[in-house]
Amino acid sequence: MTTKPASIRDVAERAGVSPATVSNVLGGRKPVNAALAERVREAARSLGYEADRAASLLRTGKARIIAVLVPDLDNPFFTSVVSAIETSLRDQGYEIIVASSNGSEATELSRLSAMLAWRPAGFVVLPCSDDFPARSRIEQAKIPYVIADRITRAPTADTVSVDNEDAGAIGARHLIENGHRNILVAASVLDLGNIRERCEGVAAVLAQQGLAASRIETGGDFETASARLSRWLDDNTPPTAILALTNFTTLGVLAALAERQIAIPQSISLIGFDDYAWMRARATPLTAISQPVQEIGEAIWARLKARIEGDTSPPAHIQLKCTLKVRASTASLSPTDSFSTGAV
Amino acid sequence: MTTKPASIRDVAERAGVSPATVSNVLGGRKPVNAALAERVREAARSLGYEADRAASLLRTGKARIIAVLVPDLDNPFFTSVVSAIETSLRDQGYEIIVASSNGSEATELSRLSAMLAWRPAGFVVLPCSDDFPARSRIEQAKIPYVIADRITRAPTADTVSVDNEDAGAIGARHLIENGHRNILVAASVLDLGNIRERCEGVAAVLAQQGLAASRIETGGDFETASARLSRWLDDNTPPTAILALTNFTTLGVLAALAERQIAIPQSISLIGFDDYAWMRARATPLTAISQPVQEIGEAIWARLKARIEGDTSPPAHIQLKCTLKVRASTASLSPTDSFSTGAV
DNA sequence: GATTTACGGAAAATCGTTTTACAGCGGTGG
DNA sequence: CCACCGCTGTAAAACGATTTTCCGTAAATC
Repeated sequence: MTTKPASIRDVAERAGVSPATVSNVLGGRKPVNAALAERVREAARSLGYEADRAASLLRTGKARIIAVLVPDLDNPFFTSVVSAIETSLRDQGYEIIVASSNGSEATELSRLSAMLAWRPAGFVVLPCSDDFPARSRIEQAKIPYVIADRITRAPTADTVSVDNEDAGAIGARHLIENGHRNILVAASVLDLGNIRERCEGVAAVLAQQGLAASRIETGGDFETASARLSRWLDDNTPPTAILALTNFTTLGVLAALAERQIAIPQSISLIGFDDYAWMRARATPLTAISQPVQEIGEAIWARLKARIEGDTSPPAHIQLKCTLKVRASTASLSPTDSFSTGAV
Repeated sequence: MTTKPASIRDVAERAGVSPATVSNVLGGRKPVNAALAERVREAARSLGYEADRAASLLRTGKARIIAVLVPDLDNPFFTSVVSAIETSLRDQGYEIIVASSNGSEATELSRLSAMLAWRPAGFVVLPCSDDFPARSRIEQAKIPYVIADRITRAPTADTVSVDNEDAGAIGARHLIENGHRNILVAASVLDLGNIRERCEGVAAVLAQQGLAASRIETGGDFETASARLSRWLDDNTPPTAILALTNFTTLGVLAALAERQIAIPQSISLIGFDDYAWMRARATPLTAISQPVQEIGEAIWARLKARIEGDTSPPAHIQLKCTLKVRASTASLSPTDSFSTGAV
């Protein structure tokens, strides 16, 4: 009944060779006579043999595992990055172990330590803060790792991120071109470097026109974002356009505007961040700054794979461009320069 | 410089005991003299010792790993279940390995086999089809597993799912109470048992009133859902209410109605499935059938944990109730019986 | 006080794979 | 004709923890 899974010995016996030969055939590290190899493969197939990862790991000291640590598994941006990595790895014999730091540096460190005990071949971290104090831990483990999303430049590690300044800039430019002068930037949390960079991108474009944007810090989650924006709208003269710098912030803005029955884009234009199906499934589809999630995943894996295979070139800092998806939530204010009208 | 991590021997040597004793102290399977134990613990601490999971796994044959296989890592329902499981496991010394079958039975089998090679302590599968042909593979591995979401009753395994009939019924009941008689059920794919059950729940409630619902199969993804619904609306007299049975279907319905400028709920009422922030961040917040994601994750882990610890009771089939979140997207049609009005 | 039991700890076997060191063998060049 | 080389494949060591077996001492029983 309970037959334990076939071991390399069973395969060897059935093929009439030694375990070492089986390993060589299946691992492909040493040449083996073609006929013999075929016999081995046939035996392995018929026994349903799969190498025990534990034993393999113990011997080689390197697990065919990629550890991925993200700040939040309920944020679709992070899960979509995980998904993109997963599809990149799929056929390469690696598994993904995943954990969430829940936005806390302490759990970030503890989860990272726990995952490190598996001696993964590589590590991907989307840090929950710019400091990323857990870095030293991973550094001393001498494991290839990639920092993504949050830290654009690290002295000792490869990084993959988005060109955040440009992301802010393309949003700002679109609004300027449509005649907006009174713009509110809805940032989530200014402690984060990527958010600050997005702000700076906006500010730089506006400065060229001698303008400055108002700015509000909405906090991380959707409810407080909505509440804070509501309060802000009570206290200030409303802008003609809002630029949200985060997917949750986008939701917060939408909720606040809906609550106050402010029409988009008739009263206020809106640019959202990230690009999800729900942004399109609306009476007024959202203009959005779209992060290239798939490419981010691929870039992470490309870099990690190179390091795993021994690349020792200096740390690379990959920056990918966001693109603006122009839809109906941004309207043109001044008819003069409106050869491109936002509302289609 | 590159000091390899401390092994159990190093700890043993420093504490002046045998490796076996170290194992007993740290693993706590055999009693050890208190003073000795403290010395061992102190040695372990000062060396920063963490047991090599590989060696441990090889010897015990059981990894402190939970494998989770879902149909799609880009669907927020599945990722939220993964997230719920992850938070349940966090402090129990387990890691999660996760993979997506991408809705294909073939990759489901291959990913499952690959993950099985790690000899995880437990397995969680959200099958991509009712057949779930990969089941035999996991069955013969003799590893505790839980099937979730798709298969409500399996002869040999624990299952965790939602009471899908009830989910459909509460939606239908709400519409009936609000005077709707001409209801369109937007199902994703009728091959799936859970979707069929939701349909049956709706049908049962309507049958009590001598009614029957129209039904449309929208397909899995948002774009085709939208297109098919558009076509359906061309060919049929529009219903007064639509009940979407899936989160992507909800998006498809919204897109189709938006495209045709059909007002919600003035022209058509809508009940969505699952409950996400974007459903609330609208001018007309969506009435929705909410699945208890957190509870699903907890139930999965509770069952799996029990099995891992040796529970041999007959397979349990846990069903959790969905709840209806009444918001503004469902309007009351007949003023007569409208003590509960949908629009608040 | 003698014998049995209990118990704490050490030595050694074990898990299944990879890798190193080496043996056998045929071919080639000196 | 011999020495050497390259090529295949095997035997055996190694990886690091857990677990079984075993031994010596202390406690318990009569």
